[in-house]
Amino acid sequence: MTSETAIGQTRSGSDTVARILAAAEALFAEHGFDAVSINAIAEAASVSKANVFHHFNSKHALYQAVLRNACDETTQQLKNMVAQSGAVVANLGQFAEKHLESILEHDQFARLILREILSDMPKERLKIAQQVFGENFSELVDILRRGQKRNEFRADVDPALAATLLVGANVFFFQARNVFRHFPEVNFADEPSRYSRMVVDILLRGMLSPDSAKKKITDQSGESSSAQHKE
Amino acid sequence: MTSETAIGQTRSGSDTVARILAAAEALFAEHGFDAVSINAIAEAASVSKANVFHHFNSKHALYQAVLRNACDETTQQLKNMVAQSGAVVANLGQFAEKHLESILEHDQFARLILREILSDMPKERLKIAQQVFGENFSELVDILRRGQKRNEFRADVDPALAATLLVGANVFFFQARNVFRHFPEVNFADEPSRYSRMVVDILLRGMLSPDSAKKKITDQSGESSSAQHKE
DNA sequence: TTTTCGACTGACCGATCGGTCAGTTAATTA
DNA sequence: TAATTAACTGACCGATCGGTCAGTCGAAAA
Repeated sequence: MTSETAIGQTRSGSDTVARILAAAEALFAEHGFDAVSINAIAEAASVSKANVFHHFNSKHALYQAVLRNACDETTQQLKNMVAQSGAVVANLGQFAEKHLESILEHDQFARLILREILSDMPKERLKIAQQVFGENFSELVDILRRGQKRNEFRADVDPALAATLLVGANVFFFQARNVFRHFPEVNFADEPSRYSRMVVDILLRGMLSPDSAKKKITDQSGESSSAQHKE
Repeated sequence: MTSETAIGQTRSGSDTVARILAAAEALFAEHGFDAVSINAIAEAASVSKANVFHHFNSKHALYQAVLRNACDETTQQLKNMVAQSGAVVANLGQFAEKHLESILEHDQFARLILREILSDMPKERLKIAQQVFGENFSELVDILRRGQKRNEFRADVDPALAATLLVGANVFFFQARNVFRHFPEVNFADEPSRYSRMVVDILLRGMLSPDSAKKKITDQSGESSSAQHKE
């Protein structure tokens, strides 16, 4: 009856768990934890409800697995995002654009985390948000601090504040996108890279030290850094 | 004394509807629509569940009433927020600080709206978010445009972008506050007014026209900010 | 007084929730 | 081959969900 048909990996090496996780991530991100039933997840993953409970002890366990799985995915991808050398001002523009791209690409995950933050985050769940945010936030702060030590940025600017501004601009863009699309004043709702460039432009002008302010800002002027392997 | 109104005050004070709305707003904001049962709302408002359905046709009707009620409240308060005269650069700092204060004060409402935005917002519900956001957003864009026409701000800066940056900075501060509190890099998580000042400082430096940039920025301490050290 | 009416309640309904369980199937191990 | 084991399922459970309903109560209208 229920033979494995074409794909022979029905039993032992099954992708069932992955299918459940994918379905759960999509549904949790779209509707939130409480609005999604195990039945809906099971149907979306084409398995029985009991099978979901066979692989995950409870709904909360499944939710946490979804969070952790998505975190690992994006965290790993984030590592490759930060270039390590070259002028900081150029890095900043790259980082901002990549960061926004990453959010838009993993919109399900982003929605998931933002929902998590909106909740009261009773205990352990806060750690996940901390980890996810902290990961790239610290990275970004490091970039900015490096820029300060090179005297590219004003010394009286709090690097954490600048990082907050940049990350916040991207997150807010992602969140308010659908609303912005109906605002006549906004014309960048569907041009994330242009938005990113404009944001970095304003931020850099506000942060550049008088020394480096004279030099042209020249963002995205091609890969000028070539291959450098210093640290 | 107990004059009749259009609403029709009755039965032992009759703040029932208000109590239901208040309880529902708090619970919806904290846990989201689907995670809150009518029973929980009824208990929190000290009425019977059937009575909730007597005043509101359905759970969704109650939710929409909560949204509309909270919107009206904050919208009205927002009117008084915008000063109409004086230099725009000073207005901007005031607006930013008041805006952030407003968000933090009505945190339940803010959470409610942000949750709404995170949802797929099927149809009519999007209008609410549009209205709420659009209200102060357009106001802010106007301020910035005025500043451009006065040649206080650079002409090549999109006012809508600058407004997005400022509002986004405040919203993100509100959202990420609990996470930021555990970041060693961040030391402004509990100082919203200082945060606001720093944000406006960077933004202004990035937006000021060369003309007005020469003049000292002269933080807008003119009006009221003198004994602002609490909290 | 009697009637009317809206605020209000407890009991109840069908549906669905998260979760369990006994049992089937197919591959692995002894 | 026999036994074991993990993947998997349909049927089921108690609890709770959103929502209904018959009816109580108090004040205003008649």
